[in-house]
Amino acid sequence: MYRTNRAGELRAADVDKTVTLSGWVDRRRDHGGVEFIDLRDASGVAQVVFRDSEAAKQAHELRNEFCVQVTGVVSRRPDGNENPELPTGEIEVVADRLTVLSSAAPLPLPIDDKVDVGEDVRLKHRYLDLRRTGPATAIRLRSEANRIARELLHDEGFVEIETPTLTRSTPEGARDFLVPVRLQPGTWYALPQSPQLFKQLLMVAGFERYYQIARCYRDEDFRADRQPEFTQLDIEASFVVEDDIIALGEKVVTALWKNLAGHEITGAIPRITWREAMGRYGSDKPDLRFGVELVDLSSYLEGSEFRVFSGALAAGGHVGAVVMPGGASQTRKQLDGWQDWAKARGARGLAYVLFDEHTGEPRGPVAKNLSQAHLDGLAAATGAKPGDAVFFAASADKIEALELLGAARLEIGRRCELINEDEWAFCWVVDAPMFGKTDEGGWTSLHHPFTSPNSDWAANFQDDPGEALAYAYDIVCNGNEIGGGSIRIHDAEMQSRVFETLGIDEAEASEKFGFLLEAFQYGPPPHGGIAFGWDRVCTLLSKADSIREVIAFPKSRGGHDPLTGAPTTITAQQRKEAGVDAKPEAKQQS
RNA sequence: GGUCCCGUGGAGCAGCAUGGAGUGCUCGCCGCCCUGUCAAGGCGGAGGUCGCGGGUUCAAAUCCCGUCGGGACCGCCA
Repeated sequence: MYRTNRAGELRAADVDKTVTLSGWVDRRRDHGGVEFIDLRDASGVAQVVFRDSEAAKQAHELRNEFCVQVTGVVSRRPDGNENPELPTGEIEVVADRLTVLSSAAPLPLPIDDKVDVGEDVRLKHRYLDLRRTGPATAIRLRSEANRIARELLHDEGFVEIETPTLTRSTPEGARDFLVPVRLQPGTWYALPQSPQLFKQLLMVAGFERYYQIARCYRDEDFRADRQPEFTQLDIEASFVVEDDIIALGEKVVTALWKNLAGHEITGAIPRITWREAMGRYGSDKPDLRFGVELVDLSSYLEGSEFRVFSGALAAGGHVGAVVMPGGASQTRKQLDGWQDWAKARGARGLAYVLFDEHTGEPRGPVAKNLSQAHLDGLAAATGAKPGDAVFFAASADKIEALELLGAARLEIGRRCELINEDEWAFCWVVDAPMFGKTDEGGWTSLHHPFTSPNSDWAANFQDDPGEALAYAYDIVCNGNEIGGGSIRIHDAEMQSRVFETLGIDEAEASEKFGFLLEAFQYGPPPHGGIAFGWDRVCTLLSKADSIREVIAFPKSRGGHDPLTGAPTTITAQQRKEAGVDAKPEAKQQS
């Protein structure tokens, strides 16, 4: 037996008990005759004292992170020596036996939550990083999130089903990770980008309610909130409409935030349509923790002789603005900084007008290009007050202009410190468009090709694909998309009209997802679902800056695992066996 | 594919603008002292190709070019 108690759980009530503890040397304090060891295990830390014994001499040899076992008597600390900072601060273990279970080399990083360490070092020695309370807490929180979701969905009658991770490419749009197949040289599995098709098949199979904490893979570039392998809480249900899934999603989010963030979500989470989100916030995942809404100036500036505006409007585009409170006091350098900021985003620049702090007079380079009438009404049209700055975006592509303003809005929120970091602001973004324009002028699914049009567009979405709306919904928290889903198409005729609109002919449809279409010949139930970006949810709940904090062994840029060194090259023998270079025998694609 | 930031003993940083001896700080490490500390304290010590390569210069951590590695963002990606 390695221990009788857990170190962090000892209390005054345990005084006089003889206990054995096992754990790590969190810190040693050597006083030349008395040795203090903070012994740490997963439960916490307890102080161990060695005095006047053979064990004390042994304890002198201990170093940080040695793994040790001690036996001693729990004692009340001498008066005045209690440590109110520690849950175990009233007691200490007066030890008479010490066993070194294993020693530790000098550490490559301090096991200390008070010290910042570079992420590369942390990840290379992640097993030591995770001995620290902060990083370990994020991983434990994730475990709790899993438990809460499982319990809730179990209570709601959902069945947890694992779907394959060796499969064929699903039509999600991202690049696939591919796995060579030894038994059929020259053929490849794809790792799933999501269990999308399988969960729909499970609806055809009659489970009615499915969920899975599913690992997904996408071979795209990194971000602070993106890893090549990530996890979704994936949910699908039959005989549901949009409101049913939204209600379920709210239950999940409410339970998570109540238990893990101490935040009570009261009432229904507000819904905003996709178009409204774009128009007011320039984003399909608006951060509602602050105001500063966009203004549509397209009609107000009608007839403007300023080329930038008139050009955009003549092309049927959009001119909009966003107000930066107090922005007129910015230095020339700061205003130039905005131009660089806009250019980094692919825009030509960011036109602005400043309203004088005292007189309210509009000034700045763009002001000279506007007519007196347009200038006179500008403050009223934008809601700008004296001392504010107004940024403009104009583009023939309305979405492009709105997204630039939306990005500017977020930047204003940051620079003006308008965001309360302790706040949680949720919303559903609903009524997403079914289709988006491709660079080639065709249409592509904004969600995926099985997303159902809403009832208004069910019959005629193909006539005006750019305007058609879907039963598709995203849930957004503080400007992060944490989940999204849709009601699926269960009607073959409607599905073929979607394929037609997407320019997918029957042969291609049957090649890509014939198995799903075939399944749908056998009485598919109406169904829909949602998938939560589980890593993002856990990142938010743990208030972390990066998704990597809630992943035990994350990858760094380029898909490199700093700990194992993966990916690696393979031997010629492995290459041959895997059939990487083999030409497929005449078959496949059916 | 693009833009930007970072790289200095084991960890974290300063030094760089305005070139002048590997200079400094905090922690860790090694040794000695110390019987009530809890981020213990005191004294002493070791540890460096300033990521790498090239260039400018009498002289480069410092300036220039390239490259590698890490990070943030855009493109891409639900």
